Amino acid sequence: MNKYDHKKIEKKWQQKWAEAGSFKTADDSTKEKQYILDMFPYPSGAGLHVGHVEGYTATDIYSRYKRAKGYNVLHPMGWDAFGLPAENYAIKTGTPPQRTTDESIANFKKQISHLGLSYDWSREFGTHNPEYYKWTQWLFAKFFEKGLVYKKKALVNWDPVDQTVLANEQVLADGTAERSGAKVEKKELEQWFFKITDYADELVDGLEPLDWPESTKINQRNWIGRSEGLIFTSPVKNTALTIDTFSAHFEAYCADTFVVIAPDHPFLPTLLDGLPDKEKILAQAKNIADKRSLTERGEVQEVEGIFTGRYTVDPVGNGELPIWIASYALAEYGTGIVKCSAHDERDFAFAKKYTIPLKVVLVPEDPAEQVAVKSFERCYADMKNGILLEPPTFAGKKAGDVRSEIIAYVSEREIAKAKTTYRLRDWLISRQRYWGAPIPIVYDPEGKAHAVPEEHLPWLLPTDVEYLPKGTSPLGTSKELFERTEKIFGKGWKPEVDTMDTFACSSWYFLRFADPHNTKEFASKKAMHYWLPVDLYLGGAEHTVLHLLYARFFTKVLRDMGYISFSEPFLKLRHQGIVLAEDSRKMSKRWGNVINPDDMVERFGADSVRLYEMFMGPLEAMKPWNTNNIMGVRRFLEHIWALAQTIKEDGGVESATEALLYQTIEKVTKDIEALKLNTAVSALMIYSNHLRTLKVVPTLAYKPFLQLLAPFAPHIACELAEQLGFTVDTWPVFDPLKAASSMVTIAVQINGKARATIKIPVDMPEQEALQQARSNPAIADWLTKGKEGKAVYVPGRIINFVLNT
RNA sequence: GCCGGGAUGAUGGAAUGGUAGACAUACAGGACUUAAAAUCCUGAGAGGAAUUAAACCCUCGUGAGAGUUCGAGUCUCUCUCCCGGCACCA
Repeated sequence: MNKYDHKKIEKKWQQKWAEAGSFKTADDSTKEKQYILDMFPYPSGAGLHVGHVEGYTATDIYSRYKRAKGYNVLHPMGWDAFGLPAENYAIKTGTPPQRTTDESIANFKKQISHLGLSYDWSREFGTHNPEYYKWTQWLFAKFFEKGLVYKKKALVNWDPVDQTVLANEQVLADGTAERSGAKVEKKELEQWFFKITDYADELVDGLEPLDWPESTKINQRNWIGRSEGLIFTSPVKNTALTIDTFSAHFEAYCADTFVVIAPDHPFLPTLLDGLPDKEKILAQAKNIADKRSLTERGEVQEVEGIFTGRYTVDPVGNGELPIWIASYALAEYGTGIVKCSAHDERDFAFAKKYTIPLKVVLVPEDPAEQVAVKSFERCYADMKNGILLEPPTFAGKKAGDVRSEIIAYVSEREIAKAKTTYRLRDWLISRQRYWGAPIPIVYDPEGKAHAVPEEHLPWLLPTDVEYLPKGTSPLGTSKELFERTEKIFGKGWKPEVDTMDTFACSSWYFLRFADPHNTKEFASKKAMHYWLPVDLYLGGAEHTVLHLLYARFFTKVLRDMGYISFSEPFLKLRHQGIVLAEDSRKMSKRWGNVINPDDMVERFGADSVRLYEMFMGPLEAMKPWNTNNIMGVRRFLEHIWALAQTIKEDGGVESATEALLYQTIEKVTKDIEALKLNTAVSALMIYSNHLRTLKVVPTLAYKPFLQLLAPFAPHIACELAEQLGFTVDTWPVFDPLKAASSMVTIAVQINGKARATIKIPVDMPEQEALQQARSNPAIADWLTKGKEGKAVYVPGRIINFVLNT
């Protein structure tokens, strides 16, 4: 009897798969396809993390399962290779990022190959390959032609550590940079933007039908922050000016008694024109704005303000309203100017502080509670349940019930216009860094921007640069780049020296996998039509906004340009949870608690590591690593190995085994479809435990089991199948007739408490079943303790007698 | 503050409104062994009563409290705590 030697058989099968090209995908459009994709990794120097292994194993199981079911499966892998760690390493050591990146990729690939993952490596690429970023640049140029890329001077997020600007999406809630952890500063710079706001509505509406985690959809909706409200336009007294104010909670508009404007509002100087105190007020406004930008984003700030000296004439008939500068008004949201009232917490606090008069037009339903509101003791801002007092048309009605009627009412009377605003800003993509795709723009001697024409793409990243960041792009130090530009375009032409945000590169890679070697197009329409959209997309939840939003934006733009015919790139999305260390903390070099997948594969084998990571718990849950527990799945595999050595030639399969086998087929199939892989492994264990109790294990009971096991532990399954003379590349067919056993054990309850079990035929008629239950000694005993009332019989499940006492 | 998600043995976790704790780990006892490891078998939510002992038996038990139901870990309401996201967004 031979022993289970994971090293030998895993090496053997990995070689076999590689040599046979077993997972190479054919564009066989006669077959139904499945496109199963992992979020491609950044190839960091630290190598593969057990968290990567979890996600990759899950999609691998899904892919192998779909192949066994007869689908044509596309399951590729590539590298999100541009990015700061390689560049920072270059600054420290002088090693070119190109070299570091390629070394890391080789290491990742080696680690992945040891796990027996069924990727089609013939489609591999990295976003740093010129053959790839040529098309990233080509797409940029197309966007530029369509006016979807533009350059503007803007107040942007500046990371003082990484010395580059960042997108809003890359700044955390506490005002620190997502990557470097540095406190982000505001700087006014001229930068390139993608016009993602053009698609704001569709990015919200398109979420609805997607099979995505609800929390991810909500995060995206919140980020886009669509809100419907009213714009009120009103003249400024003693001037020729008018101001627009935006209000999303306008139901109590009759209560407005003042107006606030953001301290950094560009309109402010104009508004103050002609006032004697203009300069003094502007200086104070600047003071307020500066103080605000210094405050931590997380901390609550004391409101501050100053009266401008101006009044608006309220279009609604609230008279003349004083205009104040207030620290809590944001220039970049809505119109940056707000009509204020007693029915907003911030307005209320502000008015109290500066003793601005207030007016109440909204009260709680409960008269007892109205007193405090009417006497301005507390702010009442419930725009849903509050009762309106004004205007007369809506007096006495619940504000929430008449919201749309108010919109109609004020629109008809031309008091205000309905308007939708968004929190989403355009996507800032310029980076003053080296290791990214160069922005394919050149400037003529007049300074006008032109896209680099297609024949000069890829617009290569120069190598003669100083990596050290000094607040301007390292590309500015490249002699080659400037010479190249003048040589091609003429004297006086200058290159753009910023590179693109790496998120631009990862916003379309899933399209490239459909046709990765195409030199004429970013991917052929035919290949994209067959393979896309992605059927299953798996990756970490940290990308709920950034990557997933950008990829959706690219997809919609390319659809509008006619390259693709679908609107959403990822039909089904799942997140894998974070794998914590054994001490339930995050894995970190600092804590010395990092689990290296290589060590685990070496000790226990790839099949055990794969099974264990699936068995840990639900895919999406955050869960701690426990090396002890791998022994459990390792033992399971050894049992399977031992069983195979004792298989006897086919006799029949007795009915209990057959029923359990078919129940297992059903359970494992459904669980894989739902990605409930922890319970699928458990079902396999239950079946294997059963086989171990048998004196004789017939091939008929063992072969389908190996087929079920194969996606999870492919090496051992292939090896045993080969030894026994069959293959595991098909999926067993579920037969409900064979899964059903004729007898069933059901619980008998008295008043909902289980008191006994009885074994009866599944289809036993109610009266007979009840009779049999009553004759059970324990139940009979209980039934003497009270008068039997109602009896509930759920066939195959339960009997419940209710006693009347 | 707002929006999500969660709380089940010593641990990871399982459970279409129907016998809570599947499966696994750790633990304890036993077998094998000179011994240990490995392996195999058995036990086990907490408590109680009873017994030579075990089983059977009884009470309680899924963060806390109420409710709906013949029956609630699961549904509804209130609360506590934990995790994630957003946060002067008018």
